[in-house]
Amino acid sequence: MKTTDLLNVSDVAHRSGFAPSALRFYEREGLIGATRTTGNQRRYERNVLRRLAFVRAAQNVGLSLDEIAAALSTLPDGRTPTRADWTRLSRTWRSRLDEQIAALSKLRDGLDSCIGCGCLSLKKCAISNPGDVAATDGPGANYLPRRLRVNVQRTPAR
Amino acid sequence: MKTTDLLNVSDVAHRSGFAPSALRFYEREGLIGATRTTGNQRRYERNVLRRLAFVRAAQNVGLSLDEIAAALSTLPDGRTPTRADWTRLSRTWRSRLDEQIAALSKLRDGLDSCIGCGCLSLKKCAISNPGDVAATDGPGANYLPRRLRVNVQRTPAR
DNA sequence: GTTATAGTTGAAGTAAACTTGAAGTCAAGC
DNA sequence: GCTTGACTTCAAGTTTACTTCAACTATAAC
Repeated sequence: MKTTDLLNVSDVAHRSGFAPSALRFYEREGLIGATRTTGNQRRYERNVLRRLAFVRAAQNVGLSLDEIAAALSTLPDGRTPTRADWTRLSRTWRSRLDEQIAALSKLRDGLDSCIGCGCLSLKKCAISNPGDVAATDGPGANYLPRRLRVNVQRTPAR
Repeated sequence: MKTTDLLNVSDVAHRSGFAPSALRFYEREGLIGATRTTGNQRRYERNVLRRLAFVRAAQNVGLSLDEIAAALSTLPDGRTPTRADWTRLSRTWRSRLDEQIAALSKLRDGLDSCIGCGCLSLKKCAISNPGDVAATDGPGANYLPRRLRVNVQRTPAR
């Protein structure tokens, strides 16, 4: 239990690509934890980097922070998560990704035929109405990531 | 120019799958237009359905409303858009979709190797760091749709 | 010891894409 | 001709995922 290899905020920010404000936000939301120095500054354990890698990865797969938090909460409390723990969490993404890819491919194929016909019919067009992929609104394929997050500090708003 | 086949709000809502509030919002944003009755109620031309189909389709491809509005504004003012007009608008989506699919496939392939290794390394993992697809932040592949919109009235918040 | 740099908090702001509510008006069927 | 349901406006609220600000406080280097 070396105290020496704890990371401070800017270390973690630089190495994870998340802004310090995002790290604080994630801590408030329970996605990551931190210990404090006597002067109340955050110090992070090394494995926070792995957690953050998971966060970014999960965002790329289209999970919301709530879902990510739920997934992370299934990690063991006492010990540092093992490779197997992470693998278990990641495994569910596979089907999610498959569904997303299928949905987009369907859209693209539909587009190819639509470009031929120019229809954009509300009822028939696969693009405007990717029915069988998305119309089932039970747990299924009705998600796609908002935007592929880049592993780079976001440019600040305005 | 029959006045008889104008559609009212609830017709358009049902046939397009957009909520009336969304239709009003889109009108404010300039995506669609409407004439008014003497009593100030909206009446929509039939081709609004096609515009709305375009909106939904474009959302599925990941365009923001601003982008969609810009695209729609290139349609001819005077005449009803032809098939060729719509085709022209749709054509740009193809590459966009290709990029999205490529990005997700990369993610999935990375996941396959990550599940083998359990790494989730910030530097190396293709999932948490889908570098070459997304790291270029010029005009390129840094977008994915938020969520595959379903052609169904959304369940209201809370 | 001092100073520059880095870190702390809580509240408020941002952006997109809509929805909700209140308070009132229109249209259609009986 | 009146009631009922549909429609109107405008302002404000919602959600997600953060960022920004102001006013302080720590830490590290010298």
